[in-house]
Amino acid sequence: MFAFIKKLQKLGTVHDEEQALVMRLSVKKTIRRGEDIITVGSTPNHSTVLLDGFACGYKIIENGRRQILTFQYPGDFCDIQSYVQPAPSHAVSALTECSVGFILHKDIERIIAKFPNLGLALWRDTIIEARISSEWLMNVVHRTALERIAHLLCEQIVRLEAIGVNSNAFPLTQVDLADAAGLSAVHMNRTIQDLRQLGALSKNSRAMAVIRRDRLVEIAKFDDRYLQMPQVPVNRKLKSGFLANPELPHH
Amino acid sequence: MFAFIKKLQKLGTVHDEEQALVMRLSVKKTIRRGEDIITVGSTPNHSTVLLDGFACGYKIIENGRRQILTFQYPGDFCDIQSYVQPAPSHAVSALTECSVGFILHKDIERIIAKFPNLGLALWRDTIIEARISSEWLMNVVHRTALERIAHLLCEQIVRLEAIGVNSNAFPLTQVDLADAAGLSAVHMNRTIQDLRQLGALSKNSRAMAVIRRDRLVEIAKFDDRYLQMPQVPVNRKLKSGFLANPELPHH
DNA sequence: CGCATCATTGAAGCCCTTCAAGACTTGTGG
DNA sequence: CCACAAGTCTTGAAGGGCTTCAATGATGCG
Repeated sequence: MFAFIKKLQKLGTVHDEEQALVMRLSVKKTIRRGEDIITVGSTPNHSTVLLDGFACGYKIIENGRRQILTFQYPGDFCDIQSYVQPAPSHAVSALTECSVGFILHKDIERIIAKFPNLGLALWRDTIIEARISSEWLMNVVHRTALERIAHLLCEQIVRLEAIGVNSNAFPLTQVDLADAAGLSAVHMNRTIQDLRQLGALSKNSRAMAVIRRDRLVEIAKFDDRYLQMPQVPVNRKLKSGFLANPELPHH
Repeated sequence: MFAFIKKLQKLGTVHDEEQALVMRLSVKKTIRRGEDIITVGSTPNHSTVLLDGFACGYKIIENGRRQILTFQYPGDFCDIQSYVQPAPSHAVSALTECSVGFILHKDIERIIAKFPNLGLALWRDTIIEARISSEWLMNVVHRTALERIAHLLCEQIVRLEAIGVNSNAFPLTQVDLADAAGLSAVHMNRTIQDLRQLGALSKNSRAMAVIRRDRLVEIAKFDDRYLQMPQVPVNRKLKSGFLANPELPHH
């Protein structure tokens, strides 16, 4: 819940807007690791907010292999897109035990109508997601396995820091990371060992633990600008009704 | 210009909204093949619409190689993102001679305030772009060169058809395609020859010409749903009073 | 304690890249 | 109008990063 507010603040909202959204957040639900939070084919009348835990957006390809498209952390919308585009284009699955909340689309619409800036903030959020997606494309095409994994880890570190998670240990399996990086689990494992050898990851723990972040940044030639919210200008004075979705049924 | 209106219609706008935007479209400019339409580092106070010609969004990586992130066709916004997020994250370059028009951000804002649906339509557009981006990621990671190129071509065919371009010849060089597919130009060339052998592309012309579209679809296992605008519900008549004040007070 | 999940290791092979060079096409200036 | 340059397409050969298959350790949970 706190992470959600923090995220909204980063997107440039003001207190009243955050409150309005949070008050509409209902039906918290717990989802076990490995289960789906969003499934394709559904046409929800609400959007889902990840309140606690880690999740990932993914697609399954014909041959059954999984490609992870996004990592999602507390505060992130799992499917804000569904407010604008009815059918989700990919599923979302819980990487750890997750708790989520729901906001009805019509409530989002009401709140945006009242606080036009909020619509802009949510739009902004979908654009950040798109930029991450582009960066992943660059990752997969142009970076070696070593750089790629380092880059992926750097990105997660920055995103986790942004929500106040400063643990250096990732609760992700090597398979999860491999599916995100577009590598085989075998090669992921070998490259992680290289990163350990290079002093970036801990040699002791079996899980992944970053011990030298600067090494990772160096290896990945990581530039975090694509993640940064650009200087959000002073909230524009927007008319009410801006970005409202009048297509949603009222009653 | 016509393509622009057509695109807006696909996004679910109504006549008045399209007119309002088009009337604000100013300063047509012609850009020669190979030159930049959008550069990173700029902070434009307008968004750019591609009126004629083909363009591409791209990034240059440290080693100087280019990754094409999007293809853009007449009617597409080159940088609608810059309305919401000031700094462009990638450059846009003209693949053929292009003509473009500009709309001031403050005009977009005025028009959206008047026609809330339009804001939603533009938001929708950025989401479609993001979906294409995700599909390219799937492309690069999970499909062989043959499938990948076939998929890329199918996507372009569908998008071109949507704006009424039915020519089967692509004005793109093999290098352009290679930079989009994340392949070397050499391998792109060899794979194109395979596609010719398979009867999908013409053997006669030096340029690329699709002669059997079904073959391409089959090879790529192409499913165009990610490109489709979901059933945009019929625009509802706005409730009177939904907009507090239809006049447009502005700075 | 036993079983499922995850991590690790070895070996073989392939798809694609890189380098290098030649052929064809286009357009530009003398 | 031709010559030359620049760009594009094509082909060959060598090599490497990654995948796949397969099997063996570790870890943790009911």
